[in-house]
Amino acid sequence: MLSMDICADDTAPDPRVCASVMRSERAALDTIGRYKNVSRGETVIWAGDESTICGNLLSGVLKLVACTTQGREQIVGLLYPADFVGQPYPGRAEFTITAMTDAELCVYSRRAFERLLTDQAGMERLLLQRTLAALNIARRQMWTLARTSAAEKVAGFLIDMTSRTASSGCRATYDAPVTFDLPLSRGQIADVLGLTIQTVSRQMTHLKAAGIIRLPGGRAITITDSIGLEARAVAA
Amino acid sequence: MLSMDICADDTAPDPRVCASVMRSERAALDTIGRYKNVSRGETVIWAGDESTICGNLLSGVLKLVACTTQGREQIVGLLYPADFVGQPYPGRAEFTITAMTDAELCVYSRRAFERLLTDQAGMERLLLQRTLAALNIARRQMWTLARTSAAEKVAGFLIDMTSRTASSGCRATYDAPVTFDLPLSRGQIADVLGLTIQTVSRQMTHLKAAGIIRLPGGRAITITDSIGLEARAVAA
DNA sequence: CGCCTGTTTGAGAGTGTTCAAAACAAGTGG
DNA sequence: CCACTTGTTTTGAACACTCTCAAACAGGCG
Repeated sequence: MLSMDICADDTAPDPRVCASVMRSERAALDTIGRYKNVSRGETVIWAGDESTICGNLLSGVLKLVACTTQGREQIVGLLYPADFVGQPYPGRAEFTITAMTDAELCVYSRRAFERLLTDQAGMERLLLQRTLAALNIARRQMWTLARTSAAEKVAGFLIDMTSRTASSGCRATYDAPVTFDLPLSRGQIADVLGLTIQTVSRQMTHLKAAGIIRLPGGRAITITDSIGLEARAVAA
Repeated sequence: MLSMDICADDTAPDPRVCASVMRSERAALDTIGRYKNVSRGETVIWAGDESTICGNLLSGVLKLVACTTQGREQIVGLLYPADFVGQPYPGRAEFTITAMTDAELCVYSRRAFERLLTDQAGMERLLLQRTLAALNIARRQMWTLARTSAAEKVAGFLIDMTSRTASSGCRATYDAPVTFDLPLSRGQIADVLGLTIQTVSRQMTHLKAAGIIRLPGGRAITITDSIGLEARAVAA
């Protein structure tokens, strides 16, 4: 049973979508869902293709990419576990969805998923709330892209990553160094922030020189001065 | 009856929201709706306030503004007639909503609107589809803000405005000049595109010098070379 | 007419990009 | 173990673009 994999425990606070819907809806999801593994770099949905599948992300990170002919591309959204993938209702996909890490999906045919939305009112409401939240995130990102400097963008990004990756809950200790691995390469960070690789790298170097972060090597990063970092996230 | 004002004609292809929902839902909307007039510059919802009202726009244009302390602001969305205003479900408003022109709204209390969403499944689906569309628009705009030059931004904006304002249907005549009034000031255009007033003005001047547009005066604009304009919208 | 608001134009400065090369890390095969 | 490849990150210098500051211009209204 798929439900065993996805929602093995009814009581645990599961971040995945199925935990937030009711039992009956979860059962309905399971009946139409198909488990799918994708590996890093693999594209799940191509922009321009007819939208035929929906799903939700179980593990890994996907990116939504807007791009034109010859390379100018921009990541317009990141999908984390529990997020919906794709869009219901007919039409062409607006953006290409690609795995940034190996990922696991629970995939539904779009038609089946739409039937489910109709039959299970709670599911439609959940999707609506998710979509409203995604819209707010996208609009905040518009502000970031349009009105902040490279220094603010990178600092803000690192803060976001800290709260998402170093999931040590709400640490009260502002002065304790936190170390974690950035899940994105410099290039991918540049794609998210609307910058170039070089600019991202330079900003990182500046932060390191200012004693705000350390870069032990590889993807690792240590935040040594959260307050200083936050100060740089709001003003140059 | 409010319905007389909003949806006087059942058969005409009415762009407003009520035309796209079914009779019963429209009737339900009317019972909870309150007509409201706002004048240019008036703010309907303040960012950070508890979300207590929803509505839909009957006429005029509203802007969604993201801003921080001291003036750096960015328009993250425009609302046109038929669009939903505000968001259902508890929480604080993320963005300030202000009228850019005199406008007419049909306002519902958030609670009443939520009840309606529950009772009328079609309404919830409509709102979901609208929200998905708004999300796509926001993401496309992210691409524009992050990866296009000022010249491309302004050219693209003028094309959008042409198709929206000069509502002469789908003109097959690419070479016929089109004239219309821009609904936004230079400053407002700058806020939408993430530029400054001066840069917008300069780009307009360049387009005029290139013989692509004419600026007869006031808010008026004439597109004399749609093809040239579109060429500039995709590449510098 | 003066005032107010919005637009245009100019000159200079700052920021991020582009192009280019070096440094670094990790994996492969000799 | 070492050369060699491949891919990423860092660093540098020059350039281009947009912003900032500042002033001139145009129209609407008391």
